[in-house]
Amino acid sequence: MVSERGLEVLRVIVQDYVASREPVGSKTIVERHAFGVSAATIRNDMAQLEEEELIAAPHTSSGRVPTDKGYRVFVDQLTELRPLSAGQRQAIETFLGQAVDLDDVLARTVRHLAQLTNQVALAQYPSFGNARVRHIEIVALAPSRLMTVLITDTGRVDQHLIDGIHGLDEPALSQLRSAFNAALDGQALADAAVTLRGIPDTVAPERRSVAADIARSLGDQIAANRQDRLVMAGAANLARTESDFSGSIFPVLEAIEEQVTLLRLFGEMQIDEDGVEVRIGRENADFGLGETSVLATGYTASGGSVARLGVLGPTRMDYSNNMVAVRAVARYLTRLLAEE
Amino acid sequence: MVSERGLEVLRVIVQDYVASREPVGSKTIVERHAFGVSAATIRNDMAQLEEEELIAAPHTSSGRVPTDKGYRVFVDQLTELRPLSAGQRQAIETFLGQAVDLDDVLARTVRHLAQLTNQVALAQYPSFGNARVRHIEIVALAPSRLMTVLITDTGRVDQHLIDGIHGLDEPALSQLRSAFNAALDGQALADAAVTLRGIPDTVAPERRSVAADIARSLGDQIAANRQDRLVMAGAANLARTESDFSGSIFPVLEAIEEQVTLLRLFGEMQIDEDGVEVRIGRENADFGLGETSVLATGYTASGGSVARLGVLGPTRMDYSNNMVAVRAVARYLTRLLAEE
DNA sequence: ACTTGGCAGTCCCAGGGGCAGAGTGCCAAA
DNA sequence: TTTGGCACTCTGCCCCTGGGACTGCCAAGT
Repeated sequence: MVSERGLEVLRVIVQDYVASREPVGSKTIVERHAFGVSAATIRNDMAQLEEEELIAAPHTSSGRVPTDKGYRVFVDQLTELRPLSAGQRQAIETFLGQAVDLDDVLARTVRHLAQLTNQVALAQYPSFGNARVRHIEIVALAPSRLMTVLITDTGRVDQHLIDGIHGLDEPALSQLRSAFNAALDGQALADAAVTLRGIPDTVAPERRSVAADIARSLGDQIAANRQDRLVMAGAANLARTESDFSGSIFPVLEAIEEQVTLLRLFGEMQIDEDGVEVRIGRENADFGLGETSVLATGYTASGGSVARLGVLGPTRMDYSNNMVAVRAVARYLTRLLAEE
Repeated sequence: MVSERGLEVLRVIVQDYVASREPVGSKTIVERHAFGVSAATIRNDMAQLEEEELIAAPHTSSGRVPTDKGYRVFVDQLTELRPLSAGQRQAIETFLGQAVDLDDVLARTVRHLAQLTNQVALAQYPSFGNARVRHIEIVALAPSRLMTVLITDTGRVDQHLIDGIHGLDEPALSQLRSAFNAALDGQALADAAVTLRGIPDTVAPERRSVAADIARSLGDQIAANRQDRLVMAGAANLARTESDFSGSIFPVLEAIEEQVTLLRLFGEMQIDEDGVEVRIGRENADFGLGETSVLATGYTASGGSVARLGVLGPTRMDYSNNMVAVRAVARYLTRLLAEE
């Protein structure tokens, strides 16, 4: 069992190690922190912590370093989250407030979060949620190629191409456009996906095949967009903390370039609107990110749907600050998107 | 003056150094290449090359390494571009052919190019060029917030937000929508930017202010989109070639994260539809990329506009292969976008 | 005028020994 | 339970040395 003071020792080990990047020994602990006991006593506590696998020694005779499990305990039990300074909060508002559209909001969000935490920042685009169809556009790009555009009332716009269309002139196109818009306008996306299938039967027989192609394309758009996109910023920060990775940062960069991976990772994390979920080190091994930690929380987009926002960085990171930053940015983002 | 054989020596130095990452000496040259002369002779040639600053010695007594100037001569005079293998060409077609829309085409393009070259691949989105207005949509997102959507016949869709709108109900909105579409539909973007300004005067006086806001927003969209976006892939490759950079790769990653920088860089490069322009090392120092080289060429988008495509990597790269890959991918891309 | 073999000189790099420093583990005493 | 003390271990650093890899130059050969 780890004593009360033992946990306190763990806390300072984590804090000092994160700050200095150097294994911390019993002597430096008593020097830098007022424990009121001697180094030998701390050594006993450290032996306990090592027993519990909360800390480990990189070499037989050097200071100790927190293990993944140690960070876990630190995050779950020892972290107190202090609010951001007024200046920092101000900076978030100023920077995000200038955004002109959703793309811009998210781009600014991740940039600022990356700068605030010195880590890689990630934001998931909000899913359609209970958005509604605002308008459907069908554009002829070339004789045999069409593009369908789906606009929702949440401000999202998606495009999709269809190939191999034959013998469709502008009047016919215009009629199809009207038919789709009449049937779908104002419908919730979930319903629209169903309504869609019936539309081909309502048009003139010679256009049914094309209408079916269009319906399929729009259906794809709805489905494909449930699995959202990501924006990222601050990848360069990984290079700065390179020495925190055992080998090269190559595999890490490679993993985060694969958006699908990150979306799966986000998908496995709880959406918690208020708290910040933390995944540490080996918990992410399945994603090729066994030496990184991910902090994530949720934010609410205008459609009411919840999407994720977070940061990713080496296991050795300032969890406390980063959790606060993620939470603060997510809150402001929710507020901004609700048009406060 | 550098002799004929001297240039040949430069070529093998570049080739061997790129392949092995090790400074190459006179002895290894005569061993690996059939020059028919002795090492001492090669040494004399190398002395000449050093005189001309085409090669340099990292240490007093080690092999030689090409300088930026040496690479320049290599690229300009000594490179012969062999076509890609049939298999590689096949792979490009297969991979890009599956794309569903412009975003997807470019995403696949950079991915594949990154994989082909083992470098960072970049593609600029095509600018509007002589595209035309296909449709304009105006959406009320909230009581005081509007979004304008501009769709062009090249398949491009852009959104923009307007804030601080008051007292606009759905019928009024609908009327404005019609007014804008009637005036702009089918116009070339360049013309539309002008027509736009007259529209507010054609609507009912009480809506003029809103109409002016909308016109301004659409104007911004046209202007803002002249300066295009970029897609990128393969940033992880920089980590693999990390030892080619004197310090950390941090500044490089930082520079390429700044899209504006890369767009300026692309902007300074000649658009040459057939050849590949190469900028080497210090030539990019202004952009924080003094240790990287950039290869770029142009591709033609469906609207007829020319945008850029290229790769970026350490100065020590396989110029010959990469130039071929860039050119081949650009050509295929042009063909694909022209709906061959 | 080039080319060549030879040779001296220079510099890097890897390996080994030794030394100081940091830190632990354990023990016996308070 | 805490403490001081002490032996022990392991790293990191410095210095040195020897081998290896080149170059640069020179004088002789073609």
